[in-house]
Amino acid sequence: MRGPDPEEALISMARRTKTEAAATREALLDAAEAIFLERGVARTSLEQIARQAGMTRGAVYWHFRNKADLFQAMLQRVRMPFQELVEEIGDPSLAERPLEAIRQACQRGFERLELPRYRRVHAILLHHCETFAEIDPLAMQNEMADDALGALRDYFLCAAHLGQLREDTSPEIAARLMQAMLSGLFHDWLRNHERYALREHGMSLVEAQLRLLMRSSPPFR
Amino acid sequence: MRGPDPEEALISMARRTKTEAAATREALLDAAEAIFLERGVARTSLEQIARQAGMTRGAVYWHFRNKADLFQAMLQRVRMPFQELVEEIGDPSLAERPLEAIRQACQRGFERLELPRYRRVHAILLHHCETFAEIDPLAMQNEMADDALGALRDYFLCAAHLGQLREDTSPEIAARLMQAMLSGLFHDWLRNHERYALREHGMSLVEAQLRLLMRSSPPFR
DNA sequence: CAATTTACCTTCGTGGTTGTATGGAAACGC
DNA sequence: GCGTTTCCATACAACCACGAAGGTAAATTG
Repeated sequence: MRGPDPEEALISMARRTKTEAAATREALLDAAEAIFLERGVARTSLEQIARQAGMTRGAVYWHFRNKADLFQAMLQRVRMPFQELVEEIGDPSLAERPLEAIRQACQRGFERLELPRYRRVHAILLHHCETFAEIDPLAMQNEMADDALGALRDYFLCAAHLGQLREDTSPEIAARLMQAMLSGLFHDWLRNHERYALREHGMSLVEAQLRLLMRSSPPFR
Repeated sequence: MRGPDPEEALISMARRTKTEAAATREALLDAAEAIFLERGVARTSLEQIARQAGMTRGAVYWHFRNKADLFQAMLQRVRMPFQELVEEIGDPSLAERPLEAIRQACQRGFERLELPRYRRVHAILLHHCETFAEIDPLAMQNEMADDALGALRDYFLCAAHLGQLREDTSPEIAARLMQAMLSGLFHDWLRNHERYALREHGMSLVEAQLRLLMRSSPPFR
C-alpha cells in the first residue's frame, strides 16, 4: 500500500520572517475566532483551526502551549467593553451630569461591541464556550458585571446627590436595574446580532430607562 | 497474556424490574444534572454520568440513544419558566390590572427558578453547554426571550389602553426594557445563586421598574 | 408453568484528539 | 558565509469517548 517514494522530499516548512510568523499567529487567532463562533469551543479541534489558517497543528503548538493558551490569546486581542465605561468615569466635563455620562458610556460600549472582532469574541465568551481547563468564562462574566455595577452605582450615587434622580428609587436599585438591563441586552443581541442594530436599539432602551430614572423636572438638560 | 478462565462467568447484569429501571433512569438524569452543572456538558463523558449513578455506560445507552437524547430528556423534566408567564395571561381577575399581573408572573417565575432542579437545568442551559449535535441552546433561549417579550408586550399594551402606563414610554419600549432586565437578572443570578436570593432581589427590581413605568398617579392600586 | 421475547446492563473494538519528539530549512547575528 | 535560532511540518504514542455486540434474567404469552 505504502508507496514510499524516495524522491518525495519531505518539504519541511521553512522558517518564516518575523513579520510572517506574526501574521500566521494572527491568522491562527482569526481562524480560532471563526470556528469557535461557528461550532463552539469544545467541538473544535486544533487540527480544524490549523487547517482553516492554512497551517498544521505544529504551527499551533509552536505559537501556543495548548487550546487554553490560544483561547486566552484570542481574548487578549479585545478589551472588555465595560472596562471603558469604568475608565470613562474620570471625565471631568461630565462630573455634574452623571446620567449623561452613563448615556455616553453606553454608546461607546455599543459601538465597541459592534466591531466584528469584539462582537465575535464576546459572543464566544458568553454563548459558545464552557468552563474548560483553566478558563472560567463565568468568572470573567462576573467580573464584567461587578465592574459595570460598581461604575453605575457611582454614577447614580452622584446623580442622587445632585438631585437628578427620582426620590422613589435608590441609587443602588437604579444601578442594579440598569446593569441587569444592559446585561440582558448584551446576551440577547449577541445571540443573533442580525436581528437589530445594537446602537439604535440599545440607545433607545438606555435613553428610555434614564428618562424613567430622571426627576420629572430636572434642573438642567 | 490472555488467561481465558472458562469458569470466569461474565456477570452480565440481570434485568431489573420495571420500577427499578425507571429509578435508574431518574438516577442517570440526576447524575447528568449534577455533573453537567459542575464540569460542563462537553467535558463530561457518559462514563462519568454512569459511574455517578452507580451504573455503567451501557445503562445510559439503553435508556437514551446518545448524549443529546439524554440532554433533551433532562430538559423535559422541567418546563421553561416563562411558559408559565405566558399561560398566566388568561387569568381574568387580573385583566384590568396588567402591571399587577406582570408582578405576579415574575414572582411565580422566580419561585420556580429557585427550585433546585429548575435552577440547575437552566444554569446548564444558559452557562454550561455549547451548541452540540442537534441541541441548540441558543435557539431555546431565543424562544424563551421571544415568548417573554410577546407576553410583556401584550400586558403593557393593555396597561397603556387602561391609562396605567406613563405616556412618555411606549408599551413596546416598556416591554423590551422589562424583558432585557429580567433576562440579565436571570443570567446574573444563575451564574452564582449563592450571592443573593432571587425572589427578594428580583422582586425589588421588578417592583421598582414597574413603579417607574406606572403613571405617577395611578387610578387604582 | 415452560418457552420465548424483551428489557437491561457489561464488555470489547474503533476513530479521533492531544501532546511531544524529531527533523529540516530559511532567517538572523556576527 | 557560518553557526545558531526560529518557525513549522511530520511522525508517534497514549488516551478517551462513542457505538455496537454480547449475555443474563425478568416479563409475557400460550
